[in-house]
Amino acid sequence: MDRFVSTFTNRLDAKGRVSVPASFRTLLAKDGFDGVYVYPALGIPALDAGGNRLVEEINSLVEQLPPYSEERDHLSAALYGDSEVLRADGEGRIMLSDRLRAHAGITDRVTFVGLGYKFQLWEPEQFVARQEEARARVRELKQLLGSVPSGMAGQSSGVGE
Amino acid sequence: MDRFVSTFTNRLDAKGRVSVPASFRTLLAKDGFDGVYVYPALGIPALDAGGNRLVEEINSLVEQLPPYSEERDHLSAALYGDSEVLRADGEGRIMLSDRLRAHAGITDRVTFVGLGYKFQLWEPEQFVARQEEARARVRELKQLLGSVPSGMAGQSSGVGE
DNA sequence: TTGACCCCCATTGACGCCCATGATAACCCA
DNA sequence: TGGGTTATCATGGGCGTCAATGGGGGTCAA
Repeated sequence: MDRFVSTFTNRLDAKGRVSVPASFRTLLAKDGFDGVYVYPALGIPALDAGGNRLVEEINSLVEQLPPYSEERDHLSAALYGDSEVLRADGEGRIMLSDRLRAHAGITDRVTFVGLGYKFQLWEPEQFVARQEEARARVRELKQLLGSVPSGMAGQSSGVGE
Repeated sequence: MDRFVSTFTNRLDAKGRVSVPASFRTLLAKDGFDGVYVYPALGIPALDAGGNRLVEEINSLVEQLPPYSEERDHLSAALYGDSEVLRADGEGRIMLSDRLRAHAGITDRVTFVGLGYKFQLWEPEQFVARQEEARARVRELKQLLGSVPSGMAGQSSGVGE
């Protein structure tokens, strides 16, 4: 599996350390990134995190905007300026800065949520609420799509060959 | 046979393990997926499960949406975030997390239902009820259609063992 | 010197790995 | 064809390993 998947909730210890879920660590390592790239997610009380894959996504996003434009400067500032590269200790734990913790409202526990090419860090309670909303949206979306994406066609008939 | 077919009901042991039906295992192996990819089915008390084929479908579904959109993050969270990659032990058994068991109402037994390119996990009683309903729907449909596409005859019986 | 951070070790519980049992179905041979 | 044998699969349980967590203490820098 080459994607961040599933959710895990871990505790911050007295020193402010949290274990990054083992499966996320192995994926980051496979991605060739030593540590975790983290920044405050735009518009929501969560942190976006990932490895090289995420960094590249961000780079290409910024580069899509016209050079020297206001927009580009703002986006660069928001993404690059607030980013941090966190190193993990021997046990795979990281420390979140005050700023990062404040943005997500994290105090003593963190929920790690896999989103494919990246993952997010949430304060557990807020995540529950958010996830409810996400699921509701998806149900809507499913109905709207009605016509099912190509890969799904032909499934219901079920009787193979 | 390159499809998940038929229905099997297996028991969870004291450790919470269930055997994945042997025929499903061989199919997963053929698909090159080590383990089982599982997530709560949308809108119904069951779990969707499968291998690479299912994963591909989810990936393409997510990738249809514009990157960085709110919509995409929601979908990713609902699909990837709720998914789990379950590894099987030497005997082909998996363990379902509390979250997954809760969604499907599974306690001590699980019904595996082949659906072609994927399969579902149900609490046995709920599956029976569901199946009744499905048969009724098919009868309706039959009347509406007048005639049924040739491939479909005889499939629904499928209650294993 | 003090505090922040890093490296190392200990603990605990969950999970993976391995072997045993029983039951059923496929198989073989006289 | 009948009886016994083997293979396959679901199931149970012991035990080692690893992940998550907790804490000591060294090191570097302000």
